[in-house]
Amino acid sequence: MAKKREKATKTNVKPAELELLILKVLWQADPDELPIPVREVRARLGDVGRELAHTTVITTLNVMVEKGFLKRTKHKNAFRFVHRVSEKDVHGSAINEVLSRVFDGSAEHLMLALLESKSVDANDISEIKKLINKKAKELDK
Amino acid sequence: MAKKREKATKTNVKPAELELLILKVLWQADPDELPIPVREVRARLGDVGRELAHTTVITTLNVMVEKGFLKRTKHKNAFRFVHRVSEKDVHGSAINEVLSRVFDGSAEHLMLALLESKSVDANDISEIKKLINKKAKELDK
DNA sequence: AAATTTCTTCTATTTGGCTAGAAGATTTAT
DNA sequence: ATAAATCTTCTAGCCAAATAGAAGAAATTT
Repeated sequence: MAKKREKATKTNVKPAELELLILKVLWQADPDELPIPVREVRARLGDVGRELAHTTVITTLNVMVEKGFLKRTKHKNAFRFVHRVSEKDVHGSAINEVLSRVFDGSAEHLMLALLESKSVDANDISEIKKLINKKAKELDK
Repeated sequence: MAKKREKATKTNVKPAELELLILKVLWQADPDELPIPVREVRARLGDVGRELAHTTVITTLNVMVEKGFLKRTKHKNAFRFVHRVSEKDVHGSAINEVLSRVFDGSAEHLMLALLESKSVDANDISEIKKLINKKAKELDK
């Protein structure tokens, strides 16, 4: 029997700024429903402060297809777009990128910076503590 | 008596790729010595795989002065450059940037991604554990 | 002092990302 | 069936980053 494989996690998924916003919109869409139309993508970008021309959105969506971030399918007359990379892929790529690029691979230095960040409060710290203890336990056994 | 102030940490210091490499070179220089000459900066960039024309280095150094990342002083005939932003500034900016841009401000999600990174091993985890426990203790008292 | 080396400033090219209009096709509404 | 709305593709402009050459000024060497 073939070994059960995890879905491969893509490293090196580095969407540009607008592309990332678009991915965030598409990740939210219910995978059991029809993909949302481009108008809808545009509307949701508007909701987060990016008011763009319709063609701008289409252009970017097509670029993202070329880059392998999305796939495109026709519904009736129009194309719709669905993500092909997961949030996890992007998170992983982003962390590895900043880790090697800025922190020269030192997870400890990255942690220090995180712990000192103004935007991390006592509550975050205690949550992080739980995470790390859990992870340490997993590795232990 | 005036309150003793920490040196202000600059947020929002986002050097481009080459600029970051240059900062790394300059951070290494001994602050008690004369700043290293541009030739030297260029040579050290070469050491880390960036073989650039001399003018390219100068151009970039000047851009960095305009951006406030460096200051420039004349020694004999030539200019030399010294960093004006610290490693800590850049680390902090980088972490805050990726935190808000990619992880929507969630330090927990960032941590999860870090803990799953291939480039973080058991040893890193135990170091991180120490850091977080220390930090938690500090906040507690 | 003439030639060479060293530095600086300016200009220019290339690439990637963001933006959006024009033009043409197709569908829908009147 | 004509007009209006909707979608797509192509083209294009602008900006930042990276790169480096040309030309001129200043110092050094022979």
